[in-house]
Amino acid sequence: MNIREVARLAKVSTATVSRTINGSDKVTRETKERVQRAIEELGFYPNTWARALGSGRSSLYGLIISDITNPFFPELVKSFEDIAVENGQEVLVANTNYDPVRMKLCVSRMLQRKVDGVAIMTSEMDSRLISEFQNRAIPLVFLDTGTAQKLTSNIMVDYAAGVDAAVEHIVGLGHTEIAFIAGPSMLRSARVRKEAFHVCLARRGIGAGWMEEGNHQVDGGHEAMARLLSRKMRPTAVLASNDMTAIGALGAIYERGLRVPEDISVVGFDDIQISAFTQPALTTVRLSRDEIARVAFRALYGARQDSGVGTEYAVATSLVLRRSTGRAPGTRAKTGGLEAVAI
Amino acid sequence: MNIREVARLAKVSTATVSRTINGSDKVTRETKERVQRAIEELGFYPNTWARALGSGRSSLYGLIISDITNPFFPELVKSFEDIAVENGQEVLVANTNYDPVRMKLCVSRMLQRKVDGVAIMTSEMDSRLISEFQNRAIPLVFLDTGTAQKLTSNIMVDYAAGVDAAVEHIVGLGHTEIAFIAGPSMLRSARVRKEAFHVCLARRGIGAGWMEEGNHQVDGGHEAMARLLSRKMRPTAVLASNDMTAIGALGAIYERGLRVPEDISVVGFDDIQISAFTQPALTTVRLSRDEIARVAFRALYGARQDSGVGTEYAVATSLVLRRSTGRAPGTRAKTGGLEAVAI
DNA sequence: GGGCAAGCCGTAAACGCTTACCGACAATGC
DNA sequence: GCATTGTCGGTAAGCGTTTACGGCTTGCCC
Repeated sequence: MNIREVARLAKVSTATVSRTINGSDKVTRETKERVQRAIEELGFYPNTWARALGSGRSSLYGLIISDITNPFFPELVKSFEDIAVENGQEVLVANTNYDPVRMKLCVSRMLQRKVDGVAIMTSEMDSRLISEFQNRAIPLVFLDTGTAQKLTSNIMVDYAAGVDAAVEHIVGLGHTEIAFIAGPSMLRSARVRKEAFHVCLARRGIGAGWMEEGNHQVDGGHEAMARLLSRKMRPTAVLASNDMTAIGALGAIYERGLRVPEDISVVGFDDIQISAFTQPALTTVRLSRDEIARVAFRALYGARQDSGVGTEYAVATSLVLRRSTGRAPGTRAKTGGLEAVAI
Repeated sequence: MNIREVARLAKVSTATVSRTINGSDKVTRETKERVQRAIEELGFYPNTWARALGSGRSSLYGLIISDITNPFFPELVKSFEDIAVENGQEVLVANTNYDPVRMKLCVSRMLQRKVDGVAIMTSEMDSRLISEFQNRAIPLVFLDTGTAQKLTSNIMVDYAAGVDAAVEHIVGLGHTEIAFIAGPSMLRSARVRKEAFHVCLARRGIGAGWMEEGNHQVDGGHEAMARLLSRKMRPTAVLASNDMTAIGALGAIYERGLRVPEDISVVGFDDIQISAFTQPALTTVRLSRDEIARVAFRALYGARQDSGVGTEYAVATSLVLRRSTGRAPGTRAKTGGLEAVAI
């Protein structure tokens, strides 16, 4: 089953079939319809490989992520797939598992499949690998870890604003003993969040704050929170570098026999799906994966036309108020003051 | 950059380069090495589309799932990708979103990309769509919803054994008032679990049990549990059709001011990652997505050689004991009896 | 009515690889 | 020494599209 059979049935040349498939305007309406009928009658699907060979475009976009089982990513992948398919493109997903060897493998997979562009949404990638793409003039888009240049764009998430909103909220509830559970310091986004936390406290004249480092996983959050609770003094509010960490912290708090938010308030970051269903539902800073995916795809898909100038994109964050934050123990709400309202 | 340049540099023909790449044994070691050097020197990656055109094999396998944001799937996708890449194959993931229109789109995407096989891991699919694959002799593998025949295999999960293990565990803890929160009855796997529950209770001479229907999501589990708790009598143990439902049930129980497992024991099904981190950690029936993925891939990858006889595969389940189950209120452990032990 | 432009469509040459077939050569047997 | 066999590697014909180029109609104008 190929374009020739369609051509024969429709009594046209293969070129005309190709043109109708590709929506060229150089074909009469009638001819087009005749071809369409033939296509449907035969149940013909054009062979994408041959199309790719002939046209030089694979209509395939690579999406390199760290680990699909990390709840941050599924939504991102889905949105990316959605918008790609809407535009008649296909997606190749590859997990690096945070492993440099596998990263190399991911790059080679992309190269072999001749993708038209790659979204790199994982921790830092070796610049030698990156240049493999750049040498072949393949458009790239990074999340946080890149710099805009010819054919490569970068998406900057406004982590600072998110952290600031969270701190504002917590401080507004009367908290002054505020801790932060950071992510692995090798991650740029984790470092940015941690630094933003320091800046926010300093700006409000609150001490340096308490700090522990987790691993952006539940267990790391659990252990970090346990360390925090074993100190002489304990914080009345905890910000976590991501939601997984916050979930781990919740567990550690319960194990100590304390309550959230009565004894300790907890704020997460990311707004992964499960955060709405923890006990209590987690107040967190939402980072729209949908928006990231859409911006990323647009950046890649548009790269060819736009003469390939890379752009710096910005993605905002927003505070989502749920049940894990409340007034600091021993304080009373100022009348007329702002209260946390669950959504 | 193509195979011809490599051939020129290595002073051989394109055929020899191709043979080296494909590991043919019709090339001397020396020649092979010469070609390898040329490939590395040029940083050459063979064009997979051209390979596919020439050989008739795309080295691409389709994986149709319901929704990657459903925590059941990421692990499945990852394992499938892992084993595919190990074997030099690539994966195309497509979400149906439980939407018939999108299902059709998924099928057409697979057809256009000329996949070498498709794993269909979603709710029932229209037989007209399925025959699109069968007409083209594309191997298929289903999860629960198929029947083995030429070129199509089926993976049967032993849900009944899983449910039985869970009931055995619960009954062993002295429970007699046991409820079941079912999944959507349009899902075969949900129906099987529900029926297995009935059979298990009947076999042990315990009444019909209580039943509510959820939607396999957290909110459905929450509502179903709330309905259960608003009855005159309440169960002392609840089995949920999947972990998401169980998590929703946990929330509803807490909102009533009850404790798990002191007042009510809860058992999930699937063992999704987050189940280990709920409060308390969820006792559940593990369904190894890794095993499903590996079996599915093997079934597809082997289909061509094995003259394409479809096979019926079986996947076992196993009970994972955590903290959400305990003795029925008002009963005492029999000395020497089995106790739930957290893992 | 002849010339011309525009619109449609067909011809055929890529695209980069695989592979059937064949030839060259060396090793072997007689 | 010659025929035979086997091994290695080259030649070239696909695979199913796209697309540059060119040819045929048609309509229009002078």
